[in-house]
Amino acid sequence: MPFDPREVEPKWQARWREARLHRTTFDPKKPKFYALDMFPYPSGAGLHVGHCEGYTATDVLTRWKRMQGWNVLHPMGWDAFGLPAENYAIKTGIHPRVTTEQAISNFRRQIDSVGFAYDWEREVNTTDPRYYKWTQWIFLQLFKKGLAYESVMPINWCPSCKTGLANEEAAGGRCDRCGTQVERKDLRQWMLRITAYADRLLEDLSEVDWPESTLAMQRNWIGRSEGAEVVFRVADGPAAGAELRVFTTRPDTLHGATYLVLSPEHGLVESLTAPEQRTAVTDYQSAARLKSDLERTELAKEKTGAFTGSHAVNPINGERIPIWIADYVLATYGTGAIMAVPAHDQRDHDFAVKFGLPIRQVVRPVDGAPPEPGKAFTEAGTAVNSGELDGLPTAEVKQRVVATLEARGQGRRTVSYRLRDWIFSRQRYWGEPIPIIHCAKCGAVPVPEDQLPVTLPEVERYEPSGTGESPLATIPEWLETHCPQCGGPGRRETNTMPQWAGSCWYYLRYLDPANDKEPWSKEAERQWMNVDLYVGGAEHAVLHLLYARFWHKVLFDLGHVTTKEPFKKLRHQGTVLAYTYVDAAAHYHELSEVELRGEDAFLRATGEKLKVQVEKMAKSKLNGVNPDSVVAEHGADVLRLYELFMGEFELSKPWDPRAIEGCGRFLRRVWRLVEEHGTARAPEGDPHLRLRHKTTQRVTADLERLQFNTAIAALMTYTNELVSKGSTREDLTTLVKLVGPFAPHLGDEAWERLGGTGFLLEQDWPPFDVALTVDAQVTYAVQVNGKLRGSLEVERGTPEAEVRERALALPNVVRQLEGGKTVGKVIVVPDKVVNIVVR
RNA sequence: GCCGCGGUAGCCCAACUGGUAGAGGCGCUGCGCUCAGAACGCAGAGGUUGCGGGUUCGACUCCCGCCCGCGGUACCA
Repeated sequence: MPFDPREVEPKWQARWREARLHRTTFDPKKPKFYALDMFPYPSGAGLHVGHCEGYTATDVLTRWKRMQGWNVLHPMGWDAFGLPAENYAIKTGIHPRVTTEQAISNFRRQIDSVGFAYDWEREVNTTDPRYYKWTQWIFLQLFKKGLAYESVMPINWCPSCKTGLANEEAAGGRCDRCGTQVERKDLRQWMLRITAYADRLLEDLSEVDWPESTLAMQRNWIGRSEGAEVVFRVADGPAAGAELRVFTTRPDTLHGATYLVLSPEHGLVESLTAPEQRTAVTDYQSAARLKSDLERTELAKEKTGAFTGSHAVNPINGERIPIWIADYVLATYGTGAIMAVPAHDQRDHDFAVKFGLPIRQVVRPVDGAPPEPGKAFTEAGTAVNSGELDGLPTAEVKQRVVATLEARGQGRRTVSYRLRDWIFSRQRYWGEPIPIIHCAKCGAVPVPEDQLPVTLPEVERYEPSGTGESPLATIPEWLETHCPQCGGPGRRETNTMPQWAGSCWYYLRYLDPANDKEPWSKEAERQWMNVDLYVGGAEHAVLHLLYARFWHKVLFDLGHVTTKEPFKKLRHQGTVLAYTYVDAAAHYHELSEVELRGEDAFLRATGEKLKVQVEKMAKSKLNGVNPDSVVAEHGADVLRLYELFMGEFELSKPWDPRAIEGCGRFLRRVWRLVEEHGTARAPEGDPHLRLRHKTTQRVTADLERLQFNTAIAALMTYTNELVSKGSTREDLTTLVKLVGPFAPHLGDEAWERLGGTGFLLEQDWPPFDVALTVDAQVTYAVQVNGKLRGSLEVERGTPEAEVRERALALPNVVRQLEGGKTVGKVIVVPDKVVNIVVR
């Protein structure tokens, strides 16, 4: 009987469910393995094959670990707060809870249809009050530790979403969510003081096993730089005598500072501006305010700026230097002001040239090369034009200048970070309410912990109020309350948390998801933390992973968790790309309209030849692949196998609707071997003994390194051998156990067919004998001057002298030595190569 | 620009610390089975390892310089 996935797969899924096979258990005598997938936002579009790649990988690994006798935790849940459901609610009036629930059921159905072994008894949902009660609780711990504070600041404002955005959500001057041009608006915001943890977030990266690229991105994002703060005193104009602080990484170039630049938003600009410069300065400020970040950065090849009319005194040499404003200086980095050293900073150089400001060289290259025209010399060198410091190397000049400044109280060593505090409030409905009550007398008062959760009230309309407040501000009966501290009238905080909040700690809730007394028990935390393998997309390399690490460290400091880092090992699955078919008019066509002939593709309707490309899956390109259709056509096991066989796990690779056939063929061969067992002619003895052990070793080692594609290839090789040479019972039980984690439905069906009892997951992973994984005979490649001239079959471990002798005696080698050539060195690499050097 | 990753057969991809470039899959060609096809089985073709230099007895692998592709990021003082 052929293998019919449509019948077999639902059968085993039902049996697994009935047996509660995927329920997590914990035996203290066994090692533990906590495998975590980045939980999805349950969108209306459903799962796509890209999600399935990561999920299949962790599923295979956890099935394998269970067979090896480990305690396994492999949960799944929903990052279900978020804009799409809310925007849909604004359009249709349907509560986000309703659409979210629908999307979740669909996701769960899809996940089950692929046969993933999640323990649904630990499912979490960030929008469930029983979950966000604890998200709010963690916020209160941050608040009590002084890490959450309110601040009025110019924030990125999306006029379409009518909400504030963090800088990283407004990248390129456009809203992360809807693409609308971002404006600036002053709003009261809740902030989280992530900068207080900057150094630890940086240092502890050395403890984790993460991709080097992700570590680099986190380091760059934190952007620690050591330098000095230098104090300049304003020399003239309306603000004479005031202090101006600048941050520099090159205090050694202070002698070359020929002017100062403040960002247009700097607090002192107003008072510094001389009357005759007033118009120029305010004009420049308003122009800068209208510019998007994009225009201020990428598009601005030409430097712009305005002179304030005031001067400052350079503390190292008493020189009077002009103070300018320019938008290439950012208000949010350092002190929002710089000392400009045009000879040794390219931006300052460009600016000085444009506005005719003096350029003074104070560092000379060690090799004495003359300055390149139009370019700043930005490297370390030797001091010149720096008074008594002349001739000293950059490193020492830095020390001396800072020491001088410190002695005079005009500066100090300091560290600056690129990382900024985290804007933690959104003017939105569909998010966790921030558990704070505002009281005229007591200020911002935390909601007592025994009153959590602060639940989301029902509302009539989901639109933001448009004034910068969330829809929650329009519900007086929810809004008006009393102050928990003094009992007077109080008003609830109307801001909600950003989507990142729920995902900052979900891996902890999985440990103890039903606990209503505490977010997780100490016992569960000690048993399972930290996460042994975290798998998800590289797009979360910075934000989510940095925010979650930050919360984790705060929880560590408060004694709620026992590990410094949450995720010990991290891996990213590669993007799944797909073929697109484009006609001469640049229209995309979906695969069903296309006929494939060899390498070429033709439009069925007209016969037109189409351009075949590989692109990221997108609706507009009609190249999305839905796992439902793959399961319907090929079955879940084939989908799973192909997800991992496509190519190296961490690289992007194209989904090829034809190549998947090969995985189907492979599984059918495995099934046929099992089905014909007993009826087909059995081989004599155990001819595949060595190959069986080699294959087991190979698959085991490849799983350890997440090299699924090569593990599957090894299984194919073994299967091909069994098909052509016949198989023993031992061959088949081993094969089925090795294939089981990849194709669990076929695995269990085959296991049952072979007369096995219980589920494959309850069987032991096959052992291997290293002695049997090496061949007794080895073949030497025999080279003369690096060119292959013959081969030599000998017993493994044959003494070098004998190998050399026999190699030199090979007829083909002897011929190479004719004509009076002499043999020089002879290199023998044990069991591999003999290279004879001849002159 | 900078950081990270990649470039091996028509395509997707293997190749352990430098040791005979090929495991697997797709596609292609031929053969068997078949009335025929599908399915299945058997066999086969296909290469300047992106380019140029270097180190070495020996380089896909190490070093230097380029080219191309993907991802990230950027007046960060």
